[in-house]
Amino acid sequence: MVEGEVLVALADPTRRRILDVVAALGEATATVLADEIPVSRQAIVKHLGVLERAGLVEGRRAGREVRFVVRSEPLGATAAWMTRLAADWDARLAVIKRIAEGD
Amino acid sequence: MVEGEVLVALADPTRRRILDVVAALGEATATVLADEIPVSRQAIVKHLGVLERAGLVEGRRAGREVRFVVRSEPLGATAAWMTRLAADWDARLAVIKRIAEGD
DNA sequence: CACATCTGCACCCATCTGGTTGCAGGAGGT
DNA sequence: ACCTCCTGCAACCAGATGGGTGCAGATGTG
Repeated sequence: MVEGEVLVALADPTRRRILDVVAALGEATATVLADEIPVSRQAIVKHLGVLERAGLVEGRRAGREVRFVVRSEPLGATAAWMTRLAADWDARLAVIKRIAEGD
Repeated sequence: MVEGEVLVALADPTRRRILDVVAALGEATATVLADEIPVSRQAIVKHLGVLERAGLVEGRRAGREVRFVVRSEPLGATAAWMTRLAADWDARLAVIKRIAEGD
């Protein structure tokens, strides 16, 4: 399940903040993020690792630095999964309610 | 931020499994869930606490037992939030791409 | 070349968290 | 009243996790 990694990645506030900054700047290095967010560069690097494994971010090397860019596909896919799930729950609830009431 | 709690709640596999079972059965008690899922009842109770605080589940007392039902609203809201976020990222990326290419 | 930077690796640390067991307390059933 | 069954509380544990520091290595720049 790909959603799992995305959900775990998004569950952390610092990680969400990193995504916001990267999205806002278009691209950013760990070092830049580190002085935009009150956390050490190393912590940022670890978070970027999690985000990259979830596919939410992609790092491309440019000389001596690594520029990270945001990737929306996994986010959209997970959103779609959640929407389907919510619809599924509603459908089940509707069935149960109908049985309970009418018959 | 309400999404935070929902994301944290959904990040755990066991919790997702609990939601699945509750949704499938329509309603379920911690005890029932405990022998449907290979985990102690107490662990289930803790998870239900997290899920309830996130609004994904609601427990109603029925005599000596507590029946839990699934609630889709927070799920839908979070899905919507994610969809907006994905769209936002795409919009930003489009702008940056246009600047990089065009002029 | 020498220097400034940025990345990457290796530990270390405290807290969170998923999970367990054990026991007390209520609510039904006989 | 007695037994059963389910909930609720507390303590405890090991491993994951968010965060930090220090240092080596690589890449530009003066």
